[in-house]
Amino acid sequence: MHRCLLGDVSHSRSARKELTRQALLDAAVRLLADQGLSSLSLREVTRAAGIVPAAFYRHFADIGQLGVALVEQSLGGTRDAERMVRIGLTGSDELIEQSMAVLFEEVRRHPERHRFVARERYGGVAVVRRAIEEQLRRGADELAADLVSGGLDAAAYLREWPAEDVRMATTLFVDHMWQTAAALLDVVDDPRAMAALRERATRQLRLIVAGCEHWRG
Amino acid sequence: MHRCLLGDVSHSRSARKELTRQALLDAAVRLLADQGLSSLSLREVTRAAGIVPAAFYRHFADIGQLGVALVEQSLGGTRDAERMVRIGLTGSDELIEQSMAVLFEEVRRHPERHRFVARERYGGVAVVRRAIEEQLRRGADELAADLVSGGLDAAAYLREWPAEDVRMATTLFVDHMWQTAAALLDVVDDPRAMAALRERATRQLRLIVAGCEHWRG
DNA sequence: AACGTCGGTGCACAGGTGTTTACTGGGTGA
DNA sequence: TCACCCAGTAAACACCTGTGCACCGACGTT
Repeated sequence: MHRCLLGDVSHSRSARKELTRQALLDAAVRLLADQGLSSLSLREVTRAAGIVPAAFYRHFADIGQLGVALVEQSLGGTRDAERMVRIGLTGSDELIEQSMAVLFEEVRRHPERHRFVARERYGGVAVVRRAIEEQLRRGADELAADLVSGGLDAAAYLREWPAEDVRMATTLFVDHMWQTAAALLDVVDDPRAMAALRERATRQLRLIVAGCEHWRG
Repeated sequence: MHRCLLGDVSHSRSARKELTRQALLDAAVRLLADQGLSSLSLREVTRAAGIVPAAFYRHFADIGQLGVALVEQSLGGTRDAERMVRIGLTGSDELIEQSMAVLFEEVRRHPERHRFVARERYGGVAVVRRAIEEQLRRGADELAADLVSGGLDAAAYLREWPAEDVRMATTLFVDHMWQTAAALLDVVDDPRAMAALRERATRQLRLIVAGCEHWRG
């Protein structure tokens, strides 16, 4: 007998499958609020998702694959949002301010997802670690591309940098953004600490940009 | 019957206890090479250390406490080494070069320990996360103190900065060092990738320092 | 209307887990 | 020398784990 996850509304089979797949992801991210992926048990997830353990295998080969799906869902969205906010910017202070705003908003909306990413970036599951590193690399590459060929006047000088130096700088920028996200999670329920962190992180990004402006290869 | 961990050499009781305590820490760090602390089982550790599960409680209340001890052993040593190398330095390039040298040497000597720290910094065990954050905070504070009141001429301008700004900068510096250590672990057996990472990280630190030199509060 | 597909079920298995309990026997201080 | 201490032992406890298997029944196709 099939369990009804969202009432008795009749769905196509593939839609129902997608529904329980998402239920698994949601349940997992909820449970991962206070434990690492490598200690998350398959039974625990299926229990929270409202299905039987063996049914897990209809969606993922193992917990690691579920982790990879979670990474794509979590970082893909934020990466896109960061990219969107960059179009039309002209000043570097604006870039910093807006990027930080998107980051804080994303963490506010999905704290569990970002907690998961922070945990697993150097966590125990190799395949998940790789997936995260890949997403961050793409983030740094996109930033580099936007800065060099985009309309951000204040970054025009980057066009004369060697590509490797640009990547060096954008990697530092993106890494620091994610480190900030990770630190943010520990103070997410203390508005004053959040404001202080945002202020400090913003200044740190300005410091990095100031370094770029006075960089001699 | 007491198991002999290092032959039949007779030791005082407290010395023997210290010996098996260290055996537990060593076994744990070895097992943590490819898993997170939260999925490390007490039985696994005691098996690898050559004692019976119940004897674990003679040394630690639970796996979390063992983790805290591991943090102190791992980060304490590196923090001291970083501090030592700083005495007598005068130039900021020298500071960067020497700090990076110590970092790479420490990671080379104890890759497992640093892998553990990287994993658990945002890992699933709250008490261990706190212990790591505390060590990093002390590292940034010590760097700030050494720069402001030490003999590093190139950093003399920092004496006129507000204390909060100095901490902002040293936190960025220290955070980036540890992020580098974490990244280093993924390429520790590829000399060319190691050299590339070291080059990039050094340039990133120079970029940060350049930012400091042109900082307007 | 008949039939194959396949997401979900229920049950079983062998093995691992943390923790408690009563114990042993060698180092140690009186 | 003798009695205490206490690190380490052995066995048992109840519980949780991943995975295999046969099965069911609604959906979708022909």
